[in-house]
Amino acid sequence: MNIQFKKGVLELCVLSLLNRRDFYGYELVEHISKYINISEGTIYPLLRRFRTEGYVTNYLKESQEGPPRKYYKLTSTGEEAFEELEIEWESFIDGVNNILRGELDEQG
Amino acid sequence: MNIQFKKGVLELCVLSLLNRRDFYGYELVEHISKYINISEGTIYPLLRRFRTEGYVTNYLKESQEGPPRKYYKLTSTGEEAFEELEIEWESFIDGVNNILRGELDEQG
DNA sequence: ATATGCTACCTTTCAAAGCAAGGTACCTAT
DNA sequence: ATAGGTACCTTGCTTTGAAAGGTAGCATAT
Repeated sequence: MNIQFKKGVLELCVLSLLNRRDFYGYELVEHISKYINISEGTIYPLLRRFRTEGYVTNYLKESQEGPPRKYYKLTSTGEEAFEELEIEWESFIDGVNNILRGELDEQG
Repeated sequence: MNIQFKKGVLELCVLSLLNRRDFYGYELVEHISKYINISEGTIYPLLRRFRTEGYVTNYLKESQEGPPRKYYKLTSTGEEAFEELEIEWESFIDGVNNILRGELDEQG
């Protein structure tokens, strides 16, 4: 899988998931990995960034299957960021599709 | 426009354009800029990379409107790279859409 | 008891690629 | 000669994902 494609999109994916319900970090990796190759070393720094930017808050919850889980909850700031990013993504994809499928001028 | 989205995709865009006809660098910037924000400082190093990897060859052509233009022509290696990248792109987009629109498990 | 394996957290170091800014030079029109 | 558009290019910076490594809880098997 092309690493570069992921740049910036993982942010959108994580925000989109958190917009639907709370996740803990490891769970995000598991879920996203079903569709896109991703490693923990990517997700944790990203979540840290989100926290710094006020997009998420944290709470701990114990688990029977291992150590306590650190859940991430989207803030209203994070929700706004998500909605903006989603719009940007869609217009970006439109742009790319125009280039990939669009007509060309005569040879210059 | 989100810079990160572009990573790797510009490569696909340029290959796609060159797959249809020859372009010179400045022309690629002009064309792609219709749909995606892009600067010359991005395109020229990318074209240089393509040349190093054997994806393109060059030829010069004079112009009445300014200095001579350096055209880029896709090689068969470049064509193969394009086709692979296009497939990767489509499956990547599918993955992203699954995450953005897909169903979630119960809260864990 | 201890070793393995899964869960779950985290950090450090590195590489890739786009950008801003800057530079060169050609040509045309004023 | 000076300005503006065309067309080429490079350097230094930033962002973000990856690989590799580390800590620790819990369960099961030896």
